[in-house]
Formats: sequence, structure tokens, C-alpha cells
Amino acid sequence: MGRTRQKQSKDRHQEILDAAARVITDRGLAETRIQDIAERCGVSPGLILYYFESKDRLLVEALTFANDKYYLAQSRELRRIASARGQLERLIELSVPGLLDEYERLEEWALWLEIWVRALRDPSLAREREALDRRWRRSISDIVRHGRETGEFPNGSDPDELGMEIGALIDGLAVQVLLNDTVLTPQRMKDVCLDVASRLIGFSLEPAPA
Amino acid sequence: MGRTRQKQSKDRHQEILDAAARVITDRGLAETRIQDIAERCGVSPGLILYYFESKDRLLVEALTFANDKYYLAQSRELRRIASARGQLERLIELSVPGLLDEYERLEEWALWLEIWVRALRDPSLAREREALDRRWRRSISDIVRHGRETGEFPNGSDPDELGMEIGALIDGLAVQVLLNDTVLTPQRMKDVCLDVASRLIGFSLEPAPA
DNA sequence: CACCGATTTGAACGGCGAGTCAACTTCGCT
DNA sequence: AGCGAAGTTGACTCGCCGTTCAAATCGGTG
Repeated sequence: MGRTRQKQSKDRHQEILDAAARVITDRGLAETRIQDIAERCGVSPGLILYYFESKDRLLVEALTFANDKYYLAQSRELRRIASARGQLERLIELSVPGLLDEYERLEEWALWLEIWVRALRDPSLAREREALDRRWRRSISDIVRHGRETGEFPNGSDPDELGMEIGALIDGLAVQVLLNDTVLTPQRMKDVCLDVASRLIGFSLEPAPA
Repeated sequence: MGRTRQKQSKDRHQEILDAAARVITDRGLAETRIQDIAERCGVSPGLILYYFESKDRLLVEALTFANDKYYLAQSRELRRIASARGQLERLIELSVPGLLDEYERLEEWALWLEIWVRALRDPSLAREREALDRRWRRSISDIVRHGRETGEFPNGSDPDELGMEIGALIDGLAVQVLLNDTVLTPQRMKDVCLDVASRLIGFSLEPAPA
């Protein structure tokens, strides 16, 4: 068989997942057809079903696949920042839909909405979603822990609790921004998040107003 | 023609909207068929399209119709409470999926998720969603204003800002609870919301621990 | 080159569900 | 009672799309 053959096959697999995620972002999960995904790959519809046993499985896999991709990118970026304060600020920036580059974050949040809706009726996706979400909250609580170790943040509430609170705030605001709420601009969302986070964690915003 | 005839027609209209909302909650927007809605009404599928020009229009109307219903019920209930503190606590209780009666709030939040997803690609629903959301945030900021008038709450941040922050927090947490997050129970969500709200608004929780 | 399995194609199948329609019923009015 | 309009039915049409499949192609191996 040879390794190149396996490699190719794996590439195709990911290529399809990637295309699927993009189609879902563009057309919405409900309106995504196999034909669309095939076209994105420049491939025939039959091939999609050669690599995935059904459309449903493919779509679910694509949702979590894309989420993984974004999570890893975020992790990598945060690891390069030393101060907890800087990490928190960057995490928030990365979470605001449309603040940095146009497409990536918009895609991520749009996919979250689709995950939520489908998880309501798909128990296996529901379990997966919870794991993804715990990971996301954990990246917040880890920043809090880090900040306490370095002395940037004071001791106080349970870091996990803070991760949940701040995470929920970001989720809620991100939905508004994603849906183009006219009142809540991306910049304003960033400010609100930082402001509330600083009050909840208990540090002062003054020293470094970005 | 006579008014009774018009009245009947209006009832049918609402009956269908109601049935549609329930079906959407049960099966999800994407899986909702005209047949299902007809069955809920004990009526033939043809009749549904006699009252609504298309399935799409019916579904969108059903989403906002149900939201209205819940909003009015909430308003009525809050108006009966004198203290701002009591109003805030009740608003939070009413917002936690599955804390009080099983079905109603679960339905409401499930429908919100569907609204969000569809609003991503339906500009007219997007506009409608924003209005609904402003109304919801406003019911929070009004409580803050009321509390400042009565002296229960101290002066501080802009009430609209607080409405946005607390509203977003509730949204984010409600999604977790709705999706049966194993860590975040309904009771815990209520506690977290009250706790964060009291810190943001600046009043003490001690005097009345429910 | 000839073979073989893996990959890829595109045509065809089949079911499903939105929307149409012509016939039938119901109800208010005179 | 009987007319006309509104309400209701259920069978039918039609297009769409997931899935299947037989044939074609490709690429590595001996």
C-alpha cells in the first residue's frame, strides 16, 4: 500500500471536513448539501460518501473538527504570552467575533450556534459539546490561576467559578455581536468583557489600557 | 360575515402558531414538517398552508409569537413585585431553564437558539431578534433604575450597560443549563447570576437569602 | 507492462415533503 | 330553506437530495 497512499487518504478526509465546516458557516447546517461540500473540494458528490458513511456523521464530525482547529490556534497563541493580564486580554480579543480578521472568528461562533442547536437532540454531540466547553472555560480559569501565582491577581473566588462566569459572559455577548446587534460593537464587547472580568477577578484595569 | 367568523379565523391562526412553536421545540426547526404541525392541531396539512403562505413564513412567525407570549407572562409577573431586589431575583428564576416548571422555560430557550441560528441568514428575522433582545435587556435595566429610585441599589454604571452585561451572562449560562451541562445545575446558575449581578450592581446579598 | 486494490466518477434510484387543487363541508345571512 | 363565502380535506404533483452502484481511472508493485 505505501504510506503516501494513506497520507493522501487522510488529507482527503480533512479536506472534506474543512470544506464542510466552511459550507456550514456559509449556508447554515440545515441548508448544507453534499453537493455543496463536493463542489468546495472540486470533487464529485459520490466521493464524499466514500469517505463518510453518511451526511449526518460528516456534519457532526466537521463541527467538532473545526472547533478543535480554533482551540489549538488559540492555545498556541496564549502560550506565547507571559503575563496573565496579557493572556486574558488576548483571549478576549480572540473571542470577539469580527474584531481581528474578518472570517475566522465569525466562522467559529456560527459553528457554535449550530453545535448548540443540534446538541439539543443529538446526545452524542451533546456529550462532545460539553467537553469542548469545559476545555474553553478551563483556558480561562487557567489564566486566573496563573495570574495568582505571579501575583498579578488577588486571591478570591474559585478559579473554576470565574471561568464559568466569564465564559458565559463572553458566550452571551459574542452571540449579540455575531448577529450584528447595532448597539454592541466588537470594540465595545471587548471593553465590557475586560471591565467585568477585572471586577470579578479583582484587578485594576488602569496600569495597561491597551 | 359576522365577527364570530373572524374570531374563529384568528383563533385558528394562533392555534397553528402555538402548535408550530411546540413542534419546533420538540423536533427542532430543521426537522419540523407541515404534517407535524397539522397533527398537533388535529387538522389536515392543507389547512396549514391555507392560513400561511409558506412554511418558512409560518415558522418565523411562530418563533417571535412564542417569544412574545413568554415576554408578556414575565412582564405581568414582575409588575406584581414591589422591590427591585425581588424583581431581579424573580427575573433570574424565570430565566433559568428547568428551574421552575419543566416545560415552559426549556421551550423558550430552545426557541432562542433556533432564532439565533436562523437570524444569521434571514435579515428580517435578524432585525426582529434585535428588537426582542433589546426588550429583554431593557427589562433588566428597568429593574436597576427602579432599585435606584427606591434606594435599594447604589448609583453606579449606566443601567443600560448593566442590562447588557447581566443579560449576556444569563444568555450564556442558560445555554449551558439548557444543554444539560453536568457541572452547571439550574440552582447553581441562579446563585451565580444573583451573585454576579449583586457585585455588578453593587448591593449586598446578605439581607434576604431567599 | 500487466495486475490489483484503492480512489473517483456520474448516472440512476427512491423517498420524502412542500405546495396545489378540486371537491366537499360548514356557517352566517336573508 | 337556500345562497355564497369561508374553511377544510386529502390526494396528487413536482423537485430535491441523500444514497447506491457499476464502471472508469489511478498508482504502486512485481
